[in-house]
Amino acid sequence: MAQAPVIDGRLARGDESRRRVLGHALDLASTEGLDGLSFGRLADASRQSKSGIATLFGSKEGLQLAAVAAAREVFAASVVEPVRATTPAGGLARVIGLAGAWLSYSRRRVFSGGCFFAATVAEFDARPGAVQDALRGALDEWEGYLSHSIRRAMASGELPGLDDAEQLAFEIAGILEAANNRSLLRGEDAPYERAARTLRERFIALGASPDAVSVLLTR
Amino acid sequence: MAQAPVIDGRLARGDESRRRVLGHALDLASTEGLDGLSFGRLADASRQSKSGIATLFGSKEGLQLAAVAAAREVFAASVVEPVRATTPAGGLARVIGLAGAWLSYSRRRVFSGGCFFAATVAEFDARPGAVQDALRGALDEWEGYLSHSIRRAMASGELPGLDDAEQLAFEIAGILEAANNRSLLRGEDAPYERAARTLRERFIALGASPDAVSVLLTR
DNA sequence: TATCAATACGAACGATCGTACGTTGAATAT
DNA sequence: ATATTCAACGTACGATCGTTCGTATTGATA
Repeated sequence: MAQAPVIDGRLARGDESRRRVLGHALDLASTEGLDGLSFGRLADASRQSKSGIATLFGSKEGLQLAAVAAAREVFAASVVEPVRATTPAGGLARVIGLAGAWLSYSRRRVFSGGCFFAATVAEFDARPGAVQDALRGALDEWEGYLSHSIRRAMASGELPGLDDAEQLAFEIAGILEAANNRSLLRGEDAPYERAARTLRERFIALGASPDAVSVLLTR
Repeated sequence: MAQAPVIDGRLARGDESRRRVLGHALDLASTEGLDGLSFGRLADASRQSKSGIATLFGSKEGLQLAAVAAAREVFAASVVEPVRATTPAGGLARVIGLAGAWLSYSRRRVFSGGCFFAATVAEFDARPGAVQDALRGALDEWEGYLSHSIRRAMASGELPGLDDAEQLAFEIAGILEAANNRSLLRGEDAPYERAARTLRERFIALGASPDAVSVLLTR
């Protein structure tokens, strides 16, 4: 099962190059969209030849798919994993932690153009294809995990006022994205506090304790 | 004050051409984005020469700004004006009507790529310039009208549980956009019912009567 | 050693892009 | 009647795009 401990030096070099190029690609795509990505611009940004980058990713769609996969990892490392490490499984604290971590992720501009997926999903909303499928997969994973966490919190009796986990997940995701969009468009911080207030009051209405929702304020 | 009744035939012809080209431009932009607009593609779609279209709009940015202005009119005619015509000013019915009309506007695919502004605002979120300014202006107008309607409903005592009109406007707009995005990405109708349920329960929690919110269900 | 595979490059391709120029024809103004 | 204005066109420009090809280089394999 274990891979050979000795790694092919050529593949390792290629992976390193891909990683480096994708670093530029993620910021570029979050501000200009996945269509704004081009081999030429990435070549300028990463001090590598245009054809070298084309070789690494095969095609433009290959580059876009690699960017989506890389963004997925950044998102997981920035939002999901920290919450998994600091909150108990099966509790409401995890749900609230996820919402708070998402706000922080957007607010800190982990991607310079705000949430990578908010930008790119809107771009490929109405364009079927492999890229759309990958984006939908990423969104399904995130909302699925959110729904799952809500369901477990319901099972432990921490959300007595709720009867539909997906419904709450829909509401949370919508409010989070609204904060991201408005903060970007207006260059303000206020939307994050609006979102935090909305979610705080919603959680409290569903039976959460006031101090449990305080984490939504943190940056 | 009145314009001369005799209209310049040349200008009239140009306006007619602009109108016709913009018809194609709006659908194109709602699916492919304002960057996806190009003189060449519009020329193919509208049976007109590329340079003729370039003359009509001056530059690509001019075309994009004209598209935003045209979309604004379509939005006003599809959402705001019908509600103004059928609901009393100053009442909660107008607020609920606006939300319901927005859901219908997105659901009916007045623009083939869903809400024009949801698509293009995400595209120009992180790109300052005249186009972003125009989009922000359109969004300000919509949310301003929504907030204003909420404020008047509050003043008439129909939302006893609410203390901040902008807060509710933020929530409503976020839920509406979430429904639009998810319906487009998944090709489903369900998100609209989720949004309607969310808003219905929210309005009722704020003191609205159950049958006042039933309009959110209509298509 | 020789063979193969993968990265990386330069160069070139056809296509499309945004823009500019000059011209034509029709409508208006003088 | 002449001049002017504007829509509309054909053409051409430089730039950028995605992709392909041939080649050199490096590392793994036989």
